[in-house]
Amino acid sequence: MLRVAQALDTQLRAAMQRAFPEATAAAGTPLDPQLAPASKPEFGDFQANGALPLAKPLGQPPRQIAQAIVEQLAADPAFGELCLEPVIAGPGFINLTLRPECLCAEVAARLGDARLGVPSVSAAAPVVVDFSSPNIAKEMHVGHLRSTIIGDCLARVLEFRGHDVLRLNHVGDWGTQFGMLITHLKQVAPEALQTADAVDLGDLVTFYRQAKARFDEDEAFQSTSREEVVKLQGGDPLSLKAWGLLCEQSRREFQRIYDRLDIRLSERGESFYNPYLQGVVDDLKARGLLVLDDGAGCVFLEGVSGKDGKPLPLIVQKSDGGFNYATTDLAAIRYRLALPPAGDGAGRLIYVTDAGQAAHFAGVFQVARRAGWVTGAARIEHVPFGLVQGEDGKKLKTRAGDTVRLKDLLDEAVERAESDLRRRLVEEDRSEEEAFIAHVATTVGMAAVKYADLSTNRVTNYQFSFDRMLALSGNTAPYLLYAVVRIAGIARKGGDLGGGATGAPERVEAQALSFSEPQEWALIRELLKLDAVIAEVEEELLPNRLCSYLFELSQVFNRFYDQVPVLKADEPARSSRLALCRLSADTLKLGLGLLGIPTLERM
RNA sequence: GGGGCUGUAGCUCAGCCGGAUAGAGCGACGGUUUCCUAAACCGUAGGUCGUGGGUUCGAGUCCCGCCAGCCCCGCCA
Repeated sequence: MLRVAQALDTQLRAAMQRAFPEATAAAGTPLDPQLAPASKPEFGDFQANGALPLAKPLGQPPRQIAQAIVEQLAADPAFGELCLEPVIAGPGFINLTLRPECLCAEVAARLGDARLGVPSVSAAAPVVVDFSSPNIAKEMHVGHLRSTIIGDCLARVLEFRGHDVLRLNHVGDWGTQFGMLITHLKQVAPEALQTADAVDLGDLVTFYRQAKARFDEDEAFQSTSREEVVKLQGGDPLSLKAWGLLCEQSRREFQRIYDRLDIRLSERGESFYNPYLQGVVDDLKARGLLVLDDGAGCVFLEGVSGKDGKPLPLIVQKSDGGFNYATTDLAAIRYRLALPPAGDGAGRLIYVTDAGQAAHFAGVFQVARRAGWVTGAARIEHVPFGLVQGEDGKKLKTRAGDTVRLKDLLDEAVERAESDLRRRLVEEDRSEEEAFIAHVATTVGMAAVKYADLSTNRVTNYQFSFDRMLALSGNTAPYLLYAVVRIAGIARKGGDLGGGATGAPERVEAQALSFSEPQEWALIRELLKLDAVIAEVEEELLPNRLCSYLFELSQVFNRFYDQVPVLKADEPARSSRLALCRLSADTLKLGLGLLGIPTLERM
């Protein structure tokens, strides 16, 4: 309903201008009607709060001001076409209720629109979403869960809005740990370096542990490892081959997780930026930002002071001449913002990492700005998220105290979903194929993990609980999936939902729609909020706003389903209600799809 | 020591640009099934929005102080 809201805003501004020309002139800008969605259903669709702040400057009671605005609105025929008579309430709120014909027209427009009323942006600069970013040769664990799920969701929303999104996996594929890994590989599996094809190195985690154990105990191994790092950085072909093997092995293991979660990513690891690191330091030096301190190349940050009150440095070149993560992050920003062919030409950079890195990114962003790499309207945003905690409120661990592997976490979610389903099948005396059970359990399990993560505000820590996320009622994935299943049930029992199944939207004339029940109107009003919610997520990068909306929509739909018959209704109510069912299903499917959650026909 | 995030019902959490009597869910208690999947729906109870000031027509929301928890603070990412 963004279009309607915009029209109302314009009409309200004009009305205020007509009612208080001198105040408008004094303000220099049009008076703000403070149009907002109604805070409660009984207040209508929108409320304009703009009369209240005018009370003091105008020296009039706010209700009188509201009255003057309402009188001007009444003189505007365009307003009369959209809204019923405005109501002045409380201290001076103007409550606006849309005409039923207007709501029906909006519903009809969405029924004929595959995008459900969400506008598509015209081609703009690409958006980079940097997320997931596991470390090569290590296993993906619960620490990667949130970045991966939240990042994917934000990428989906931006893509749906029509942005050209670069989903970048900034994997940790460079660094000193490769010295020991390559040394170990050369000694344990030299044959892997001879054959042309990548050899299965088996369990990489065990391999990493072995290498680490040797590194900690064996001095000779340590020195060989250090030499190996130098060789690798110097471009030694054999070292590079070993490095490539390790990366390829890791890549395959990561891909298994990404496939299960249905996540698409372009790998562009830290190593990609190696050729650009020296240029970063050179550029900082040329711009007079680089300061040598204790032998390290630093940029001192403005507005951030350390223990002794001196500015805090961002180290971009170590005293041994090597570069570190700050250098890589700066190189990445520079490359991503630089126009092709020198870079990605992005207009917005989004970093989905844990909140603990906030200070690091603030520093890096500041240096990038001062270096002049952030030009024009380019935006760089850190999208922080809190820790995943266990039900005890502490960092999530296994019973043995180890880090939880992502694979195990996903397995358990699916297993629990499956046993829930089997128990219910027995209770309800239903019989289903094994393939059906497996499919439902997998879908529900993955959906539960994703939804639980996305539905909480990402900034706060997130308490992980299989029991809560898989609960069949409440703000959970199963509850939302069930709403979709109920609609599919109506279709199976003879309800023609129109083009939904074939994907081709079927046009419905607004005049053919006829609604009478409050539950229908409540559902309509909820359905029409989609475009505003998507716009909000695109701007604020908060997936939980979309989750809340889908949950509320499901609740409103379930009320409608429970209290208003569809198939047994007489025409034209029956067709009208079927149209609402179809739009509800399409909206839920679209919204869940943007969360990375596929829906089911039966469950 | 400096900086950041968090603190809202028994539990888990929403709360948009400051707007009307602070909302959900779970749990608790009570009810609803001749009818499209009851994985649902309806109702009841439950609050000093950590705390003390300030700003203003109006503060959970903005500003300052304090308390508590977590995180970060020179060559790891």
